[in-house]
Amino acid sequence: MDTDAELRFDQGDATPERLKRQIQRLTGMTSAQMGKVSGGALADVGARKDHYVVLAALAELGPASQSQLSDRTRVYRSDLVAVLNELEGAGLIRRDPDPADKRRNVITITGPGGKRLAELDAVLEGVNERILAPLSGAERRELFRLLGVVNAHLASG
Amino acid sequence: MDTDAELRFDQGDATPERLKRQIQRLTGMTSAQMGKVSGGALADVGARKDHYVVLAALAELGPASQSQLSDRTRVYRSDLVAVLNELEGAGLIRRDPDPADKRRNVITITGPGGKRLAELDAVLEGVNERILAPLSGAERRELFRLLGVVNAHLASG
DNA sequence: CGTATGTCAGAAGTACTGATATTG
DNA sequence: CCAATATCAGTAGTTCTGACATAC
Repeated sequence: MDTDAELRFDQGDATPERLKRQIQRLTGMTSAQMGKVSGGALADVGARKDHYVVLAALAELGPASQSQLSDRTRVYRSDLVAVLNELEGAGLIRRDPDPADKRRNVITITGPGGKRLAELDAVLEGVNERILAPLSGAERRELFRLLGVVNAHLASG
Repeated sequence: MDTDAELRFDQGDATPERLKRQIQRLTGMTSAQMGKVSGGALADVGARKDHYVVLAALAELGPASQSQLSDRTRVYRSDLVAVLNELEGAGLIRRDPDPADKRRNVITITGPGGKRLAELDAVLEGVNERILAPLSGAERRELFRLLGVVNAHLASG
């Protein structure tokens, strides 16, 4: 089938070399693939990334206002509202008015929220392991370190 | 200003620890920042990522059908149409019907397209350098290698 | 006939901006 | 009066799916 075109066009399933030399593209492709794996694993148990992130922030750093939660999770305040609605509907968090400042809500993780977080932690731990499977322990640490350096560098300037 | 809440809520500008331990999140955040830098740099000269990717694929791998270009660049066939319309309108590529297969177009980079590619190459080279500034040559190579391994692993499985 | 190609329309999820009412 | 908070509405760009006419 279409032998002419094959001969004229194909030079293997090559990817242009210069694209491979760009850290943005390599990181972007890898990130997209990781995102599908972890997003899919979370979807399998009926969760999304923001749910996990919010629960983790509450469990580790304690109750917070929505504005503070937004800062800690990098989820926009406007988008947080829907996430909290869902978590609240499932009984995983409580949203109480702050008596000390009536503009604010105090968001608290509940008992079921803690159990849910543990469940999602296990799921994501498995994902992490699957993603990093081909790397040794030393290589994993080095990958974290290098990405951390670049990340901090970009975040600061 | 809201001293009560400060005392009750704040434990520093901390990020939850477990989020830092997940390769998906670190890679995702880093990728997003890289994407803003490179996307912004391209926007400054009136281009977008897909424009560059398509021109690069054409220059390195020669003329191709749209379907082949899609495979090479990982831009969906449906989305390629608009990209090619823009590039064609700017005179950077030609879109000729393939005499050997009337379903296909033969996409070819033009002279001005080659000049434009060189320009974008220079822009992205600068971006690459800015992103990787805090890393030594050996570290850069190692980052590429590690991401490449993970990327290949995820792409195949 | 079934399949590939280019094209169009649109869904779905993400990232982000702006406005607004309430409160400090 | 100015600033912060939670909320809602809506924009923009990306990724992806489905349908369709034409040609193989």
